[in-house]
Amino acid sequence: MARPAHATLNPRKQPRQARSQATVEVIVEACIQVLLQEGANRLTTTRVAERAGVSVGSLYQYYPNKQALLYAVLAQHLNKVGDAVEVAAQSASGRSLPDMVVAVVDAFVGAKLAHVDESRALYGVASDLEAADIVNAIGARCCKAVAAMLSTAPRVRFVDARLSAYIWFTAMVGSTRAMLEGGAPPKMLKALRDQLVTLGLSYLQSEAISTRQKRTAST
Amino acid sequence: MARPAHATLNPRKQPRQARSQATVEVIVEACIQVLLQEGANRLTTTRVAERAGVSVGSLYQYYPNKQALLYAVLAQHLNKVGDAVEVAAQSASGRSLPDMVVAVVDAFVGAKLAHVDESRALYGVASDLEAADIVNAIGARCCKAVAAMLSTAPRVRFVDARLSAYIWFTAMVGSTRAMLEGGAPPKMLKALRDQLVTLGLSYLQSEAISTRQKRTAST
Amino acid sequence: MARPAHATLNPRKQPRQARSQATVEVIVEACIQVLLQEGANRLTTTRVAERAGVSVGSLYQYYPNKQALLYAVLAQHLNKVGDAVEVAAQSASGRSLPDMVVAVVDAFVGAKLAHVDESRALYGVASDLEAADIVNAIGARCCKAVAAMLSTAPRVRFVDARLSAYIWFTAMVGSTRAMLEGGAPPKMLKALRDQLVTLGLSYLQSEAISTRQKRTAST
Amino acid sequence: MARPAHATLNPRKQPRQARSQATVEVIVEACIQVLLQEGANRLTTTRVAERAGVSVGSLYQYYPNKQALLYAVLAQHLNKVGDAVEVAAQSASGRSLPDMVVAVVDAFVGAKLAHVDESRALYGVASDLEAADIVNAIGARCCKAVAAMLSTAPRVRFVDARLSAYIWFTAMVGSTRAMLEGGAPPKMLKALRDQLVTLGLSYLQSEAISTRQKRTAST
DNA sequence: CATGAATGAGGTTTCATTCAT
DNA sequence: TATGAATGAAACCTCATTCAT
Repeated sequence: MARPAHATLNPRKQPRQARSQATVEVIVEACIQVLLQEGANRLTTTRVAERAGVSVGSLYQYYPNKQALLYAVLAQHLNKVGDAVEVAAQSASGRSLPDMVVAVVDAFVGAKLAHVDESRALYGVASDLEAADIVNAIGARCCKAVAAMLSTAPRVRFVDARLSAYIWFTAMVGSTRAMLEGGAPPKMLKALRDQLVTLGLSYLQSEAISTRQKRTAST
Repeated sequence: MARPAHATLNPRKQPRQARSQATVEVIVEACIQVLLQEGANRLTTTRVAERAGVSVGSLYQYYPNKQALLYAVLAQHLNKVGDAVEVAAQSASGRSLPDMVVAVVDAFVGAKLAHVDESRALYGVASDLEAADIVNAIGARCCKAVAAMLSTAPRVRFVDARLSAYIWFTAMVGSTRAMLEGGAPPKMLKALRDQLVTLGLSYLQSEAISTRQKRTAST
Repeated sequence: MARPAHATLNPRKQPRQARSQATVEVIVEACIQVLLQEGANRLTTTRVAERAGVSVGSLYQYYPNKQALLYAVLAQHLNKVGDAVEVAAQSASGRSLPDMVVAVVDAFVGAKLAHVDESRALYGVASDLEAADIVNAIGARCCKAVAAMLSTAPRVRFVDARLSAYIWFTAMVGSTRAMLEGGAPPKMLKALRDQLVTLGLSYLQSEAISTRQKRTAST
Repeated sequence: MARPAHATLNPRKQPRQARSQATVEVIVEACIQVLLQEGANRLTTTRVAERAGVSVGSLYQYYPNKQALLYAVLAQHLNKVGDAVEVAAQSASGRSLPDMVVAVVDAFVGAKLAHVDESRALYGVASDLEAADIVNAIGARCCKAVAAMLSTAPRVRFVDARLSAYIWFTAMVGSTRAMLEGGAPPKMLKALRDQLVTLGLSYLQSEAISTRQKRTAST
């Protein structure tokens, strides 16, 4: 799922031996470090290898080129976030709208904050390459899961659950990104969560059409 | 306002003569074209100069280095958006909350859509350089203007107008960005505007505290 | 004529200024020098540039890649030889078979010996790249010219002039190559010319069918 | 016979065991395959090992370095050809000139065509390395054998049998090479043999001086 | 003996920038 | 002032070779 469109972005080989596994991990980690400390412009394969304490050659044994490395790191991060959102959306299916919103916001913000460094480091990468592909793919995956969840909300119906999910999700992404890129302090990040709940809940309630029978009112 | 932090990013000279002015414009335009058609990775000063129909030497007469060029292009674009939002916010001061929301959304979406190419092209650039600076600066400018506007809303009060403005604005930016980067079709872009109104209005109404005298209640 | 099949092998730009022209020449010369003194394996663009006294960058302004450089050098050499053979073949048209043979052998051997260094240096290059293309193209050009010439020989007719031309020409190439690659001394190279005349003449006379009326026999 | 000039080119060990023998053969075969399918430029020890189904390490157990491998493959091929020619030349000693020519041509062309792939693949290799050494060595061996054969021709004498042998042999090599490198179709390759007989015979008859007593003429 | 992960020197190529014309 | 040839640091990537397992 969410496999690179271009063959050349595929990892070169699956590490079999334990040694290899370690090498790959150390490379990915180094990549994030370099991204964070030096910026995307100064991210060179040599520098990543150096930071990782391996030779360039080793790096190229696992990634056919620089883009593939970045792609892999980005995909790994996005998948973590995507998985979190997907799981949350599934778990919250059938619950009340407020519960849904809280679940998804917590999952999303939680995943992002659990890997703040990764998040911050990768914003700059996403635009470069064909990365747009995965970004969109993961985005679509999340929206789909959220839309599905929304469709199970009790007593309400969405005219266009997919669109509502899209707007909500991308809005959430936008605010979070702004905070992380802006170097917001932890205090703000806490507030973010509450605001995103309000943002999501109020928006979705506006979009929702009540399907409840208003018997009491008529009586 | 929104002055470059780094001295080296300043344009080399202020074009006074008409010819110079034209050259600068043609270069900026070429830069956007290249960005759009070749991507940030393949954006080279030589290519920009070629596309602009001038020599590299000429390009370097107006911009001390590549970053300065990108910085200028980005700043120009962001300022257009920032100005539009600022003007809208000022104009809508004192009007009703729905009016405010409509005004700001229209200004923002309008400015973005009026320069879709620029927008799309520049998302990739923003992360690279010290561009974060302007992005944040313009963001702050917009939020400030919006917060000021919100404070003039009749019959309501915001506990933290600045925060509300921030969340709303960044959410709006997020959804718009997602659509533009995702290559959404014009139809979707139309729908975007309405959704952003709903999103903004419902959120702000949730955040607003009514200051209206509730006579009936006290009685 | 004999243009590179692959776009990437085309020279990058035609030198306009006098300075450029000089640079290109010096690069080509250096390429041959390096080939000769270091061998094809140690031919690197850096080394060629160094030897030429220019920067690598300059080299790449005129040749998009290493192959294109080699291709150009090879093509230039082969064209010299091809032209010589073609001219000789045309000039000798209608003359007697022995005259034809002498003309072509002299042209070929002459062209090769006039650029012994080039010849020696380039044998190693030809096999590498798509160079096979030009080698074959020039070979075909020569054979065509020779075949045309043979068809004009008085009093004889060739069953398959094209084939005879091919065998003769390639045989000539073979012996010459062997001598040059074997590092034969000048004395031998002199003898080569005479032997090639004998080789060509005897072969072609064997292949030729007399068309002369044998009156005495019929009487 | 035809021992490598450079110590480092010697195969690392003489494979005694059957398994080793098999490994060596599979490597040599793989080398030719790679050469043929990927070209000399893309011939890497790793690729050869892969194709051979062994590890690089194993390859290096039998060949101290890449050149040694290529050298061995080339030497093996050339020796096959050289042996064939040598045997033919010895067998044809004392026979008539036409018989000699037919014998040698058949041996040479036969040997080449029996291993067309090898032949084609190795042309590109020969120029690279110190391979010139073996190429020349085998060439000399063939010429020596042919010259010796020529000296036994009945009723004729060669002023310079060595030179005649050289010219003839190299011419034969040249035409054959041209055909193989040019990718000539099988049909042409058939014709080649006949042409080479004509070429050789006519040339050698031109070079030969008759030593027969012309009694009938005096009578 | 075999394996294949690791190495890193060295090759190719790009591109921001300068400066003679 | 405008030009574009020249520069060369630095990036990407390969591959012959070694050596721990």
